[in-house]
Amino acid sequence: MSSDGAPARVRLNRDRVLGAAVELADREGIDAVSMRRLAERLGVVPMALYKHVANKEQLLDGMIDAVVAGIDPPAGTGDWRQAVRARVLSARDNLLRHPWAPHVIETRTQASPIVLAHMDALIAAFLAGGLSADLTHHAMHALGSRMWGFTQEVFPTTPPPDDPALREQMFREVAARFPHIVEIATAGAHDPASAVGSTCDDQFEFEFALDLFLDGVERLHARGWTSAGRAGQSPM
Amino acid sequence: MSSDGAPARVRLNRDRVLGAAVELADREGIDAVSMRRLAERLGVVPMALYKHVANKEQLLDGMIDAVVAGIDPPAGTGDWRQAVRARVLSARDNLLRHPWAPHVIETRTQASPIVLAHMDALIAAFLAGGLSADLTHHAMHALGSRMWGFTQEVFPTTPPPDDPALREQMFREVAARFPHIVEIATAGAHDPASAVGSTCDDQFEFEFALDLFLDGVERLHARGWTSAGRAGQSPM
DNA sequence: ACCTGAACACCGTTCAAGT
DNA sequence: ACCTGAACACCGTTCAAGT
Repeated sequence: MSSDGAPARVRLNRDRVLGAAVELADREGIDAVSMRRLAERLGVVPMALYKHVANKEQLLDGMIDAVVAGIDPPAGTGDWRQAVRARVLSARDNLLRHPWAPHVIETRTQASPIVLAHMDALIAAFLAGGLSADLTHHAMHALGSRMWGFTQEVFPTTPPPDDPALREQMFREVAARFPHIVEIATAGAHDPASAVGSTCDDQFEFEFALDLFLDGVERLHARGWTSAGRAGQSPM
Repeated sequence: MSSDGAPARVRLNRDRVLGAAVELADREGIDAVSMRRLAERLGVVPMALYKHVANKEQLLDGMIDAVVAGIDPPAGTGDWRQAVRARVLSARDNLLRHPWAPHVIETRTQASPIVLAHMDALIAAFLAGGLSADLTHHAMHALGSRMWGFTQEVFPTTPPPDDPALREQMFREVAARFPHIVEIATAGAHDPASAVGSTCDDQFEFEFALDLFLDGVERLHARGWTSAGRAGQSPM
């Protein structure tokens, strides 16, 4: 501790910078992560950060590395399907603690070694199950961002108004204009008007989509599917 | 034309603002679309834009509306699967002309009426095919951002170096460290070293994933699948 | 009704200087 | 080797004023 009562100045390093950035994003959102605010949080002048990260893009790269490094799937059972499933769900567990991460992952232009290692391990699980490199290649593309444990949520996230009368009126307007949206949004709900936009179990939807994918790949594998001469045709 | 040779000042309106914004994004990328640069492009002072869009977020909303409004699927054949397929591929045709659009769509927090109308029409296609509201609900979640015609590309887009010797060396390093990535990336290629990262046919990958999805949904529908009491289980 | 000008509170990043 | 201070070229947006 310095004699003037200021907080002790631990020497800055890359991990401390990245750790503080992740914490700041978790607490205040990704927009709060500016070089200037991060520096302030670390009790340092903005330019001090540039000794440890080349620029802001590299800061974001490092934040993703810090999150991806935390993916720690349980040991495999020898079944490729379970191995892939476990790895993807482990990625998801990780991401759920960092709501800003999906958006940042999507804006990365370079894959870091840590990111490549996660992809390599996932691919290895397919290949170890006897799937061809060809099928695995296309399966990875089809898996898309789900390999990181997230999916783009497509339904509007507008929270319904608090006032029940107003909510009822809004519901009627939406139902008149977009009847099919309301029909599927309220499927199985007791109170349709209050169910709109609040009825979805994210974890269920994620696993539904993941298993739909795994079922499809498993079937193609069993049939000895090949991409040769199939451009533009159904994979069936 | 004004007498001093300056370009004629057509009266600004919302459509002209949005049109110029889309054109600017198409030509110079989304980062070039700032209120200030857009105003300059329109021969107007930045604050003039605020009469036609409330703020930058609303400008981006309007740009997406302009793109989504252009989705124009061919008339249906009565088959739900073909109807959904045609609509999604039409969305894709549209988006391919606006590379900035996926990122902007992902950052929208409110769905506009135009966006809701596209979703409503897509849902209507499932329901018209006799699929339950329950299955259609989860299918829409699983479809995710593919309903807009794009998928998150997961492979690194780093272009290989021009120098063949350097390229060969880089290939060997990556192959040693991430052997499985290289194995699937070069599946079926004649020259593995030059094929890395350049061998993927985006349109094929998109349709592969779309058809995998459609096959899966079709099968669940045929079996009378229901979500009741199935949380956490495979949809099979 | 529509556009302007000046100002405010922010950004990321450079450069040359300090210790 | 690491941190600082001042400056530059940008942002989105406010407010009060012009026509």
